[in-house]
Amino acid sequence: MGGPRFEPVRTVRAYERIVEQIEGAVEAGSLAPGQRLPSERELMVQFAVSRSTVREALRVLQARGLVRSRPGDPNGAEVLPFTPAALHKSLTTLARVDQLSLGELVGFRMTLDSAANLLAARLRTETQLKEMDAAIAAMRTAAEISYEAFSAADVGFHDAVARASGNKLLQICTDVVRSIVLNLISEKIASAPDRDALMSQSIRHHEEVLAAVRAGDGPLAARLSRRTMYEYYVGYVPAREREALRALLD
Amino acid sequence: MGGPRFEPVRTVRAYERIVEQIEGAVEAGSLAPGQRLPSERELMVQFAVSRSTVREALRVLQARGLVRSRPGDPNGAEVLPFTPAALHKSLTTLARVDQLSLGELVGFRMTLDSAANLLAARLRTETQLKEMDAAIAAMRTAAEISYEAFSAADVGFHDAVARASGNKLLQICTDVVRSIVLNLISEKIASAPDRDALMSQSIRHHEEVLAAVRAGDGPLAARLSRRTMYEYYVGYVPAREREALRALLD
DNA sequence: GCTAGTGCACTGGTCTGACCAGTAGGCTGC
DNA sequence: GCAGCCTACTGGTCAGACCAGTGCACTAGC
Repeated sequence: MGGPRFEPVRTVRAYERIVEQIEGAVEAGSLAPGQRLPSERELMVQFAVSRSTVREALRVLQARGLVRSRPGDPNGAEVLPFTPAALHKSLTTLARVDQLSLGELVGFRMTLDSAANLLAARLRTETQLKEMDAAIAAMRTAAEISYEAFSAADVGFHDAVARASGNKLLQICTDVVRSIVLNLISEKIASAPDRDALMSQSIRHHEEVLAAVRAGDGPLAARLSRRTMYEYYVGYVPAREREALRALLD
Repeated sequence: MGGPRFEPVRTVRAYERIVEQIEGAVEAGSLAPGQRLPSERELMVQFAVSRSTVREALRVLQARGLVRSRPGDPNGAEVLPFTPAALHKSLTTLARVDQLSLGELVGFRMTLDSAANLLAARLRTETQLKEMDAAIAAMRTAAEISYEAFSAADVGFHDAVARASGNKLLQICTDVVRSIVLNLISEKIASAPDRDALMSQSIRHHEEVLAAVRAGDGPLAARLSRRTMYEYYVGYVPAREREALRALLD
């Protein structure tokens, strides 16, 4: 029975093959950030396709954040150092299209931030502690100026903690999710009547978190950071979603 | 003083404007999943551009996972329900290009899975508990067959927990990160000499986690799930990264 | 000799028009 | 009534063209 076993062939579009090749070269490191691709006209010779096909491939690579092209540039497209821009884009789309609720986003942020604090308490260096000190000091002065300045300084603190966690993935994801959350509700907070009280309470909470990180007490830092974030955002989360956030608290 | 204040104009490429318009329509919901876009030739009339421009825009939208086109389809491109495929792609690229270590990935997974268990213990329904029961039963029978079957059943359990957490973002991210981790080391585990012991130990641990979820003890379920994952993967994580994982344990 | 300005050669962005291989659905012949 | 063909579409690809930018070599003026 049975002659040769044939497999279904998947028709692969020409531009996809080009994307694969260039993407592979970037991931393998043979095409390092800062290097230039050949020009589109050169690529169409190398790949033996038309310029439209080359361009469609470049569009895909650009959408993935791997390359950038600039009109008039005598060199070809530039290979970019990886940035989470594509990650950010797809998460933002997810949040909008799939209608992620604020509760889900805040809950996720509490989880990530808490883990970052847990790790940072164990792994932080003296330099990183100084950065966190500086960030809280910046929050204190910024609170006198505007909510926007305060928010920026607050970001600085959380980012310092995330860096100190030593986990790049954690750092990138906290960054992405944070900016989505801030985008969603920054204007609400900015116009909140109890804004000043919220800010000064937040500063006190951050100081407690930092003290726990400095003391090397990871579980405490993690618990305090969750509480800090909960109290800062809970007023903007619909009541029916608050139970899930409270479940994360301790 | 004086004179009108001019703003720098950013040149916007035609295809980007098209992407923005279509993307906006999808995010606003006026273009629902399953609906069809007009054909490329129709779009070039509506947008008053050439077909190349339309196609480049469609390539970007396709790379972002918003639409899909099929040659020969008498309808135009199909608007897709959002899938985390784009998220997956960018995270995979991040892992490869930015050289995320296995330790970072496992640590991240421990964090997410732990949070999912914490929430699931509080929010799970009876139906969801039954799904978890079934998943563990499947793990037990699959362990007799092959590692691949076991791994698939294991995924089923974690996915059931993530669903029960009620946090879609958590669910999607656990899914994405898990598949990256499995991609990295599944063949190592499959050929591990103590594979059978690892599987049966893993089953026992999963049963303990499920018991805690059933009892509604979130913190316990979270702690046990972290430990389960730690013990399952620690053998494959370089020694210098293990400290960070241990810091997550309790 | 050195600098400021001018071309030029090249880039990417866009357009036009064409061909091909698929697909779906209507039409025809049985 | 149904099987099979035909046609009018689709997306994928190609070829060639034009334009507005950019960087660099060259040149004219100091």
